[in-house]
This record gives sequence, structure tokens and C-alpha cells, in this order.
Amino acid sequence: MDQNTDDVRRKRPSDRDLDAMDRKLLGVLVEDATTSYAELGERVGLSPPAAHERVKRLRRSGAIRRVAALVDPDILGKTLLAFVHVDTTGWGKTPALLAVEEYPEVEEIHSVAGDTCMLLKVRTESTHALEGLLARLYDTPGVKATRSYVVLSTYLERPVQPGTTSEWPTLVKGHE
Amino acid sequence: MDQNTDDVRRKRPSDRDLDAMDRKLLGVLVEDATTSYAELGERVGLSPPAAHERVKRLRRSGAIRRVAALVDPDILGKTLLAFVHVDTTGWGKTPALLAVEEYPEVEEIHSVAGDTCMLLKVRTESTHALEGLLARLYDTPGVKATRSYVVLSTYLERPVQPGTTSEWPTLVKGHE
DNA sequence: TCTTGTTGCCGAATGTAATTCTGCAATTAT
DNA sequence: ATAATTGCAGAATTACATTCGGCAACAAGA
Repeated sequence: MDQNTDDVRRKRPSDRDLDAMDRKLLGVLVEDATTSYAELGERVGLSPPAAHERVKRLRRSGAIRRVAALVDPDILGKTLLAFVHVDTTGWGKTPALLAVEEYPEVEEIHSVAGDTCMLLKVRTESTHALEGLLARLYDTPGVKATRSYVVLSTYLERPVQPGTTSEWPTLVKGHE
Repeated sequence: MDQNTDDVRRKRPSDRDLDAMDRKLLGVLVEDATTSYAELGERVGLSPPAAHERVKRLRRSGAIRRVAALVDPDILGKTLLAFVHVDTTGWGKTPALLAVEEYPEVEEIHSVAGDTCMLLKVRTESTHALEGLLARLYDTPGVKATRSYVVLSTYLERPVQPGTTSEWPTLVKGHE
């Protein structure tokens, strides 16, 4: 990745900035990253090479981290989704706890503010496997308690979306 | 998507079954779906057209739901990730609550078992935007309380992984 | 205000990869 | 034993990705 560092005085968008066209491109690509550059260009109002160049820049800048196939967990046999709150004695974000990354059942590991310390999103093929993962967590020094929220059903599950909401309706109403 | 329904008497793997080769292909594609079929075939031990055909079947069967560009939330300006537990009076999974899907800040909506009813994963550009979203939630009939777990930092965040753990170490030790 | 430099676009051209097709071997069913 | 089906590899064809050159617009400097 080449670093452009002599552009700091310009007013033009640098690699760090995203303009409206970039966001439109991202909007298409988070939905379907197999879209051809012909189709992509047509949808955002660019020629294919121009779209190609912008996407290249978005990848280079890291705005697009990567392109991944999203798989159906049910077909993969991973039918049990749960969010696990992990309470720890002292600082919880230790290498020993983070080592659960090695298990493909673990999808997310966050440290959070509040009455819990770490929050994991895990997906297993059975309650037995969930139990095994929880046992593994308790085997970790510092872990004193876990609370699991087993998902009954999922209505929405999508990656980071490029759009933001410019005006929250209720806040506006509140000011009336 | 064409439906093959006259294969029910065969013992051969149907569209619903995944063999070891399929899982290897998926293992590569969840990491990088821009991998060429030449590279993909080489990594799993198939020719490019054979790899292509299997991937086509994986897409048709829904094992691969879609291919998406995963974007960097920080670059998109969405620096505040939070998990919101939503308590409701009565049944919480109502169309009114599910309607928050319209906001791109909402990435996940689950109904869960336990002391909370719904669990949302949301990502906003500011605490102010999070407040706006929470206000919108409270504006929804049936919502009586929310608890937000603001993420301080993320150590791991990846989509569904195709692998599973065949043997949980601690459970095995427990039987000794 | 003029000149220079930079950036991003488009169309054309080239290179690469995707996709299809054919033939064959293995497996399954009759 | 025979027929049908499936999945593979290699070759060929098609489609798309990528590069290049030229141009216009914009920004910076004199």
C-alpha cells in the first residue's frame, strides 16, 4: 500500500476522506461485491475504469477491509447463536482470554463498559458445544462468571453499513 | 435458483450436504472471496473449473448467502459500537420494533432467551446518534427499558466461520 | 490573471480470469 | 452386466479486469 503524505495542504479529498461517490460505491459493494465494474459504474454514474480506480483506492485506504463470502450458519450446522457476557476479576482483556479466538465458534470479542467486562458473540452446533466453550472460558484465569444470552431467532444480521442517519426523528420531535 | 427435487432417493450428497471439499472451499472464501478460481483450485486440490462448479453449487444451495465487501467502521465514521438489550412488556418482537432495520446503524436484531427480550447490535457515529436511536426505541410501543453495553475496544469481529471444534479440551479433561 | 501541476474521468486496447463445453472415469442404480 | 448420473480436467470461448493515453477541471503558485 503506497502512502501519500505530501497532500496535507490540499483541500481536495485525501485518501482518508470519503465523498458521496465513494459511499455510493460502498453501498453497492456491501450488498454484492461480485458486481462487475460495468454494472457498478452504471449504478453510481461512472465509467467502469473510473469505478475500478475508486474501488482500488477504497481497498488501498482500508475503507474496504476485505471481501468475504458470507455463509449460512444453519447449512454449516451452526444453529446455536449466543452472546456471552464475561465477568472477570481485575482487567479481563488478557491474552489468555483473547486466546479463545482460536475456536471458529467465536465470532466476536469485545471489551465493554458497564457491569460486564467482555462480550463474546459465539455460534456453535449444539448446546453441548456451547457448554464446552463456556467450560473453556471458566478455565481461563480471571474469569469469575458468564451470562449467556441464547438467541431464539435472528431478524437482522448484516455487516457494517456505510450509511448514517442524518436526522433522528424522535430527537427532532423532542425539541418541538 | 433452480430447485432439484428429484434426487431424494439417492445416497449421494444432496444440495443440503457439505463435504470436506466444500468446507475447504468455504474456508478460503470467507477469508477472501476475490480469490481466483486458479488459486482456489490449487489450494483445495481441484482444477479451476471444478472449483468454479462447486462454488456455483454452494451459492445456489444458499451455503454461500452472498459475497460482501466488509468496510472499516472507523473510516466510515461509525466509531461507536454498542449492544443494546431491550426489555419489553409482553412479546417484544413486533413489527414496530423490527422496523428499526431501516436505520443503517442497526446491524443485528435478535430475540433472545433470558432476562432480556431483544438484543441489538448497533454502530453509530457519536453518542448523540446512539441517543437518537435509543430515543427511537423508547418511542416504540412495548419497550420499557434498554441496557446499552458500549464497546471500548474490539479484539475480534468476523462473520460466520465454516469450521467447528471437534473436541473441547476442558470437557475431555473433566471426564478424566 | 496566467501558467503549471495535479487529479479524475472516459474510451480504447490489452491482459487475465470466468465460464462453457467436451470427453472421460468413477460411482450409483437398475 | 448395463445404464445413468455425477464430478473432474483440459481446451476453448466469452466476459471482465486492468492499463494506457488523452482530455477537462480544479488547485496552487508566480
